[in-house]
Amino acid sequence: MSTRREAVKQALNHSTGFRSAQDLYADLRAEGSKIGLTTVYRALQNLHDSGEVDVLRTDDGEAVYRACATESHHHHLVCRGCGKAVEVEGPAVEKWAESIGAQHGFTEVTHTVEVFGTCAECAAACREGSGKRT
Amino acid sequence: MSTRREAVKQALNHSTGFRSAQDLYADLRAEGSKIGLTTVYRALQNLHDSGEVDVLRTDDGEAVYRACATESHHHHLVCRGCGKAVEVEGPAVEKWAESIGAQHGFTEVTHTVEVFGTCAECAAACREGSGKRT
DNA sequence: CCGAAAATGAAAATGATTGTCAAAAAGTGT
DNA sequence: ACACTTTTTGACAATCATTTTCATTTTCGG
Repeated sequence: MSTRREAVKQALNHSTGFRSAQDLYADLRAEGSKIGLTTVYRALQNLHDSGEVDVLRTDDGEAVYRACATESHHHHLVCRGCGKAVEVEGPAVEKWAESIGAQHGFTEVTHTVEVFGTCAECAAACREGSGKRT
Repeated sequence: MSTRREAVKQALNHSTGFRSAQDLYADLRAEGSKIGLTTVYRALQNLHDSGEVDVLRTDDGEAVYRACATESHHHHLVCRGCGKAVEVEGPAVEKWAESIGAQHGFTEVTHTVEVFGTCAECAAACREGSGKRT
């Protein structure tokens, strides 16, 4: 429904990587929107509740969001340089998690799996001198 | 060296699960220590830097720590009821993560993997009526 | 015991996130 | 268009974990 929520979704769609609420707020304001920070947070909560965006925590505890292409269960390969994220699947991991849980008598088993690395572009940028960011 | 740091390490050893800095501070004060909150945070940073404790983030962004038995790379199976954690290994997962990274041209690949579930005790406690906590 | 360096902790600062609440917007039936 | 209810919005204050600051205390080598 709401326009604001759509605006946030859009802003998220324009990025290949994970963005924080504060990032998105800055982006939207930069392009002229009069949206408030509170609304960005609320929109992200909604979008997450309805499963339209994925969320994860950075090392320093900040929540970052991403609009993912697939609805189905997946994980991410995230570049720690530019933040770019690739959606990946790992059937083997799913089975492993289930099995580990079962072995120890745990039920309702879920898991969080994220893979981090330096993407080819960032590695190249870093190697060729300055270490600039894209 | 420092006594305070040892105290924090001890407090951590007494728990089977992950504890937050605030939890540990409360524990230590409860048993009569005059330690300050700041020192608990500093001790945990040190312990983490030296690899003596593992850290992860709860869903609401709080950092929680655990003194692990093994020095080697491992993951955790955590009970979302009582917080109890079991150290587990997943060679298959390590290989998968490496391979996924390589496939997409990523280098210096690392990963975070945590498995959550309800342990047998908590499931039983929940089933037998009240849903009490241990 | 003396002084330098490290450790400590109280209180203030930071920064993300959430709560409050009144104003603005969107609907709804007339 | 109109009065009226419901939802959405956003400025601002409040929360809460974590970090900084800084003066004091402790630890140690000599």
